[in-house]
Amino acid sequence: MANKITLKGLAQILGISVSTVSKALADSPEISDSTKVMVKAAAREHKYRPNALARGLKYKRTKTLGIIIPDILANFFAKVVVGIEDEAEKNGYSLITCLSRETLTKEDHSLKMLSDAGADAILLSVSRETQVKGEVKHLNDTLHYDIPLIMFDRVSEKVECDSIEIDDHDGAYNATDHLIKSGCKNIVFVNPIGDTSVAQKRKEGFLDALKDAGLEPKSFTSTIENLEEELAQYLKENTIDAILAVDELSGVRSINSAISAGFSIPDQLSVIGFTDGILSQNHRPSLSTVNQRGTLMGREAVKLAINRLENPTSEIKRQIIKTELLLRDSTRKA
Amino acid sequence: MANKITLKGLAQILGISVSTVSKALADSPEISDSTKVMVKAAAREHKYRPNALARGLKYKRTKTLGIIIPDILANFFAKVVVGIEDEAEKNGYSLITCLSRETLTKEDHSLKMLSDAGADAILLSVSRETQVKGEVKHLNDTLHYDIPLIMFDRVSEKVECDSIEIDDHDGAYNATDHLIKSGCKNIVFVNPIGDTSVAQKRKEGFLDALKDAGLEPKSFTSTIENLEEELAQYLKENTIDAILAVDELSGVRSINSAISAGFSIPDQLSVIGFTDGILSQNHRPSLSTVNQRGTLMGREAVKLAINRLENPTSEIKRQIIKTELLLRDSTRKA
DNA sequence: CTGAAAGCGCTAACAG
DNA sequence: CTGTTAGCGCTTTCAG
Repeated sequence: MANKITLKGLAQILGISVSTVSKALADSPEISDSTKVMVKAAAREHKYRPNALARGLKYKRTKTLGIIIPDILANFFAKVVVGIEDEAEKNGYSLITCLSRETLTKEDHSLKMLSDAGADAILLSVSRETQVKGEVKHLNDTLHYDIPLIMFDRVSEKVECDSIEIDDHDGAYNATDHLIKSGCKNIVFVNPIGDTSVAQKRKEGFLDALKDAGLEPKSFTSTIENLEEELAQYLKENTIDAILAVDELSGVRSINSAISAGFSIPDQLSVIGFTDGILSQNHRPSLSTVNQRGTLMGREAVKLAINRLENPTSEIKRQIIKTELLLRDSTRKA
Repeated sequence: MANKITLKGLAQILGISVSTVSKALADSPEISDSTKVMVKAAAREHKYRPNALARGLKYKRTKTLGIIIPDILANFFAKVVVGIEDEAEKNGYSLITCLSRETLTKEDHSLKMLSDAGADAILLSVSRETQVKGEVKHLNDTLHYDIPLIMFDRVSEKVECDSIEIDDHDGAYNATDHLIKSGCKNIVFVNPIGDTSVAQKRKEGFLDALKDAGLEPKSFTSTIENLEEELAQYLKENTIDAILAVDELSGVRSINSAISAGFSIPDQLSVIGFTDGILSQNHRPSLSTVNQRGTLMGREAVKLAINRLENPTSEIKRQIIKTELLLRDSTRKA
């Protein structure tokens, strides 16, 4: 950083004023072609690059989006990041990425840091802890600084900002409905991730589908670590012919668990998971899933952000993406 | 951002000077306790936060690390990010993350953007395209700006900077050796990712182990998309009893391919992959792997960066982490 | 067509 | 103990 040449440096070398250099590089009509050529040549020679900090300070705009992700190891969020990056790049924005690791503290820190660093807008998916505690003060603080917030996937209704999520209720309903139509009668909802908004909506969709079909709801909970073992036990003790798992990992673990409990899949037991990722596709049998459309969601979230920046007073948008049921080998052909 | 209160704003409200406010908030001994209390109360009330851009401009240091990842969807790189984030946070650094998507252009842009934004140091894993083309000019440019560069995992010897990688040669050698000792004689190297430094080193380790054992080397290449189909064909046409796959995904796909070709694993065919991630653990049979230790690598990379920042003239460090062979169900118990 | 000057928000040397 | 001033690098009036 110390070596970096500045406008002042160039001006000194060329024996002209700073403002002339600035204007020449910006191709201002005020400047003669000959000076422009000269200035640009010097800039190239000395590898001049404008200092983004100084620019940001001046413009009060950094062309930067902040993004806060609860867990980058989850394939779904990685996909969202790809979508965000894609759309952001297309619009000339760079990204500052933070990880909340599902904690309120880190989420809070990241939010502050991003607003300190002058992010033009912040995209975030609320951490599990934040959702469980129902805390929203830190989110509203950010809004107070006049920094647009866009929530994706995990959304809090208590915060007045743009958001985008998939239709979790609908997705779960359809998946359950598919299981029922393929002849399953004893379906259990497997949920080791707990109390996120997303998990709750999926559960409700599941319950509604069962109710509409006049079937009895069943639900199984454990930690993700013990899922295979405890679920196998559960499957032996109960009459079950289908599983709706709340995400991808619990989906494949449910498959492994069922197989170890002696089930053949999908003949004796069908499994559907959420979040279509690398695990679902490569597992054997491959996992049927409700596609969460991470990349699309990321792209749309950026569009919401840009729209908000260009249109600060427009009405708040709460966007919902339809899910898509991807049938693979863990479900019977209907 | 418009709403944010500044030192000047606080000073006006309190009817004192900007520098007094600044010093009071910094707990300078020059300032009386009573003013400190007053200033701090006002700062809290108005939710004052210092502007990081202005600070960075002043200090020529932003407490920010830039990081450039070729592919965030690869579990390995996601793990590295976690390690980096962890260690960075511990040391008060924030992260600006960029994705190169395996392209030279994006890598170059990201590098420029990070140096423009005043990143104190940049950690990067070289994109595939960069490695294939052997391009290093953009990397040396960054060094020219006096910004420390730390390369991790995919390292270019042509750039004079700190680096950290695993001992790929050694890891591949040991894995191959393990296969040989467990009785395998016809081992094939499966590599759909092409010409990265990492893939090459793994192949060399593989070849050396075979040479030392007096066995004939075999190698199979295809795109990752066609791997399952083409490899199954290959396995039917050749006598093969073990596979060393260059990464995790090709590892599990090799398993699937072999099973579809009628092999029983590990009895008739053993498989070892690289990069220990979520796929390896959850697949059935689970995949034995050479652990690439992403999180550790991320942490160490940050340490290298901080060390370089505190010690600009110290000798260049090229660190190498030993790998670890994790035996699961895709290999015979030796 | 070119330059001087002010200011973005912050810090720090220097006066008072 | 408090305030004035200059300057980080850049842009942008406003003069010349």
